[in-house]
Parts: sequence; structure tokens; C-alpha cells
Amino acid sequence: MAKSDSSAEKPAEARSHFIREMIEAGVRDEKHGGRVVTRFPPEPNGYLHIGHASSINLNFGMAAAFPGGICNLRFDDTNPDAEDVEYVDGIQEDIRWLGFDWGDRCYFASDYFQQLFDFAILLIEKGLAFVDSSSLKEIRKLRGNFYEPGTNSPYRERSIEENLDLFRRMRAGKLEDGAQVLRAKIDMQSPDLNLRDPILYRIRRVHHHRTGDEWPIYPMYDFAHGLSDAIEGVTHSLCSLEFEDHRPLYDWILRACEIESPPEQTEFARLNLNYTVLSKRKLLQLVDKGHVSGWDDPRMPTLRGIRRRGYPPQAILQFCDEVGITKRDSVVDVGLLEHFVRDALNFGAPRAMGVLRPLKVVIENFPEDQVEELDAPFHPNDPSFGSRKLPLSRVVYVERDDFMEEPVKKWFRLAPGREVRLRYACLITCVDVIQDPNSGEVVELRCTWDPESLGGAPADGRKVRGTLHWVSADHSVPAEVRLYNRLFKDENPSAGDGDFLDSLNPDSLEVLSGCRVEPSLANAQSGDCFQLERMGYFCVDPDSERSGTLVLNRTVGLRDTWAKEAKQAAPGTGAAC
RNA sequence: UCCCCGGUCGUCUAACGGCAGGACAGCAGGCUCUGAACCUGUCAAUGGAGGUUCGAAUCCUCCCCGGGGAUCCA
Repeated sequence: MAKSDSSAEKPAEARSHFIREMIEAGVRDEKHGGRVVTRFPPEPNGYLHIGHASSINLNFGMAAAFPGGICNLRFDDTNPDAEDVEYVDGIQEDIRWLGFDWGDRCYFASDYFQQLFDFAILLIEKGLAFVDSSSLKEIRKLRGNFYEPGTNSPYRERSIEENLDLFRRMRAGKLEDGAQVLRAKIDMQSPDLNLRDPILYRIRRVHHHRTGDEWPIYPMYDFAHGLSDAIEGVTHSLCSLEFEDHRPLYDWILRACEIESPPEQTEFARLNLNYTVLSKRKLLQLVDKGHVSGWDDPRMPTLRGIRRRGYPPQAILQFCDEVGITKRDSVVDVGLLEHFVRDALNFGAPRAMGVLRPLKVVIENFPEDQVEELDAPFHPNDPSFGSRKLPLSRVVYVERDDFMEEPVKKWFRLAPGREVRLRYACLITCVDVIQDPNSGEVVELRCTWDPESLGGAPADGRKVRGTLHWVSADHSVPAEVRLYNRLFKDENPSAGDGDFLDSLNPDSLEVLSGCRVEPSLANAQSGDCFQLERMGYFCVDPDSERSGTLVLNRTVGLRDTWAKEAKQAAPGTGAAC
């Protein structure tokens, strides 16, 4: 039984990592009452990308790994300047596409604004927070720097009553943006700058996408995040490495607010990919400046981009599991992602034939009006996919790249005098080459076929090395095919002092318009995925509906050891697509 | 010059004081009606110096290298 032995069949038992072990130990020791509650906390200021998939997989995965575990979706919407409902809808769509479900627990930090405000009052009453009327510039100056300690604000010793009054006036909306802020009273000498009387609340009189104009003040991340976790009963607050320095503040706030069973913050390294940028700011720039067609451009590392490209969610999850969770910064090779995409598609995608750059072939001894219907399986390793009929007629198209007038060594495709197999059809021999008299370009091949080889092997059992994909000229349907290359030329587009946009690959998109695909694809629906044999995995782009012709995205090419070998033999000639 | 974190094959990752293992990539074969998939084999690593120990990737000290940290961002 040689069914394709893909890892897609056996969902690898979840690999362990330090966070899983930590949670396991905690559950064993009845820490947090033995509960596991995580949350995925996106800020709705951009679309999710492959890096977020790792965090989503972690948070939802850990919840699922323990009995009774749950994972909330919580929008961290405390900065109305950058945020938008467009993103809250898109983010939910993307997480669902990955296969995760938060039940009815879709929360918003903005839902907690009143509770957060009350906690701030508590802090003031306890003498742990004060209103600072210094200007932004003064606050910055007094904070000190890496090497110099900070200095106490002149407003630090205001009375509790005065602070209460001032803070309530902030809330009442009577003050200008920036007039004053609420600060925690911690330690201006601390080597951890986050502890130098961090700002808890600021005045920002702008419209919020959920709370409208109700709040003229907004809580800062450090204040809002831990308390939101606490309000939701989160036990494990998993975040990325850059918040490590914030953990003492996270703990301070929960302690100061007298949270009885405080959540625990643990940091892990974010996912990085070479030849890719994963920063919302940079992705936004690509979209805004028109370097890509949108957040869902198939070259984008966004979840909607790779979804449109045809990456199966299963492949992304397996990729995340394989990469794992650690505390060390790393840059994963995009090749690993592509490996899991191929792996999932090899297992799950039906096969078809399509010619990207057609070269006309006339089979001279094939009767003019004859059409042979050949049976071809949809999957070579899995009969459950069934089969379809392929029409063979006198004129067919083969791939232009499969013919070489002067074949290099080890070439076993078509060339003058050479015999090859048309996949699932018959053997043909090239007997003549027709060129354009002016350009010299090969425009047509004249071949003969061996009728006895119909359906497979020749009668005499002779071996033929090359097998080509093909379509019948009259029966095939037209298609536009979009080939994608990496968006950036450099492994690390953000390295150096230059603009990352300078690293953009001008050849990241190649549109082929005269393609021909087999008739079974005529009714393919947007989103359908299949392999065009020998050419790669493809999916139907939604543009097909608009344009009325089939538009195919190449999801990923097949491994191509011949291209590699040919490239080594003739450096500089290698076709890189 | 300060604080925090991290350094294991090319890349990612395991090891919880006891044989440095896996995946991807690479290379060499095999099989094949996809130069795919699949199968077999193979290359390849503990940043450095000391110390503790019968035994150190793992514990300790120092050094080196990398990342993060001074938004009224998250």
C-alpha cells in the first residue's frame, strides 16, 4: 500500500516547548486553580500575518491541550488613532480560516474602560498614582535615559484629593489633549525604564471605533493589558519578547490593584521569515504605496494573502508546530513553509494538466477527426480521488520549455528525432520543427505517434524517459496564470540603513495570458486547488469571476531537481520562476 | 557607559547532570507514465576560557557575540 505517506495524514502529536511544560507543571501543582485560560490579543490596526499564526496556534493550542482550557479573542483597542472596525472583522475571519474558535468570547479592551477607570481611582486612593501636569517634553526629560536615573516629577506629591479631582476632570473631557496624564508612582531611579512612574492614562479626545466619543481619556497598554487579562480570568498571558521588560510593571499593576489570582505573563520569540517583512507598519506601506494590490495580494505574508495564494491552513499550522516556541530570536527559511504547503497539497490536491506557455504540436499520422478519450486518475497515489476523461486529438499543446532544438546532455524531453510520452496518452516522436521564417522562433512541432502505445506502454516494451503534460488544442480552455516569486530580493529586507522598499523584487509577479488548461477545469470555482502536473500547485483566483476567464495563482512550484541540475550545468541560464 | 533576554548542524529545533537526536535544505543512490511524491544512504553543531563533578550543551565565574529596552504606541 503505497498511499502517499504525507505527514498531513498524521497530525504529529504536538511538540512540546517551554510554555507547554510550564503550563503542565502549573496544572499539576494546581496553580491558577488548575485552570488554563489564554487569550489572543490583536490590536485592530492591521491585518494578521503568518507571524500572528504562530501566536494564535500557541494560545488556542494551549487552551485545547488542557481539559477545560479556553482561549479568548480580545481586541486590544486602547489606541483609537490607529484602529478601525475594518480590521476587527478581517481578523476574526482570518482566525476562523485557520480553524480556531473562541465561542462567544470575543472581547474588547474598550468594553472594560469603566472598570479600568475604577482601578485607576483605586490606585490614586492608595497613593500609588498621581496626575502629572508636566508637558510631554518635561516628562521625557525627567525620565532620564539608559545611563542616567530619572527625576521625580514636581507634581508627584500632590494630595490624593487633588489627584482624584484632576483625574475626574480629565475624564470629564474638559482638558486639552496632553494637558496632563495619570502616572503610577513607582521608582524614577529604576534601571528598568518601564518602572519610572509609567503613564497610565492620557487625554485623547478622538472618536473610538466602538465607544464613540464616550471617553476622552484612554488607558495605556501596560495598564489596560494586565487588568483586561485579570477581568477575563486569564491565567497565562503569552506575549512576545519585547514585553519582557514590562513584566515587572505587569505584576506591579496587578498587585497594586489587589487582583487576588493574578495572571502570569510569559514571553516567547516572534516568528521571523527570511525574504519577508512582518511588521504591520511595513505591510501597510506596501499596500498604501501600491507595491502590492492589497492586503490580500498573494505575495503578501498576511493570512488573507497566503489564503488567496492557496496555502492550506493545515500547512501553516504544521509549519508553526515544526518551528516551535522558544525564547531565542530566529529567522526561519521560507522554504520550510513551502515544504509544508507542498506536503499538504501533495496529499490533498487533485491533479490536472495545463500548459503555461503553449507550443503547438501536430501529430501527423493521427486521423483528422479522431478524438481518443483517455482515462486519467485525479491522484496518482490515491484512487479515492477518482478519474476523468482526457480528450486526445490531432493537435495538442505542450510546454514550450519541454522542447529543445539542440538538447543539452541528460535532456530527455522533446527534441528533433526524440520520442517522449504524453502523460496518460501515447508516445510521440518529433519529426520536424517549424520556425517562423523571420524570427527563427519555433512555432510548431510535427510529430508522429505510436497508436499501440495508447493508454501507456508501447507494444515492444521500449523505455521512454520523458513524460510531458499536454492538452488537446480544440478541447482545452484558456486561462491566465499568475506566477509569484518572493516579494523581496534580500534575505533580510530590513537590514542595513536603506529603505526596505529598495529590496523589492521587480519580478515578484509574472502574468501569463495565453495558457491552456484541460477541459475538466472549465468549471473550477474560486478557491479550488489542484496540481497542474509538472508545473506546481495552483488555485483559482477570485478575479476569475470578475474577468470571466479562469485566473490561476501558482501557490508553489514543485521541487525541480532538473532545473537545479540544468542551472549548475549552465550557470546564468537557469529559469527562475 | 545602564537594564533585560538569548547563543546547539547552513536554517529551525530536541536534550532537564549520563550515547548531541529530529525536521528542512544539501549531496549520493533507488523507484517512477509528474526530473514530483516515495524509499535508502550521507554531510553537518554545543561561541570562548576557566571551575564544580566519576561524568557538563545542561550547574558556577569571567569574556565574546546577537536581540530588545528611553511613544501621552502596542
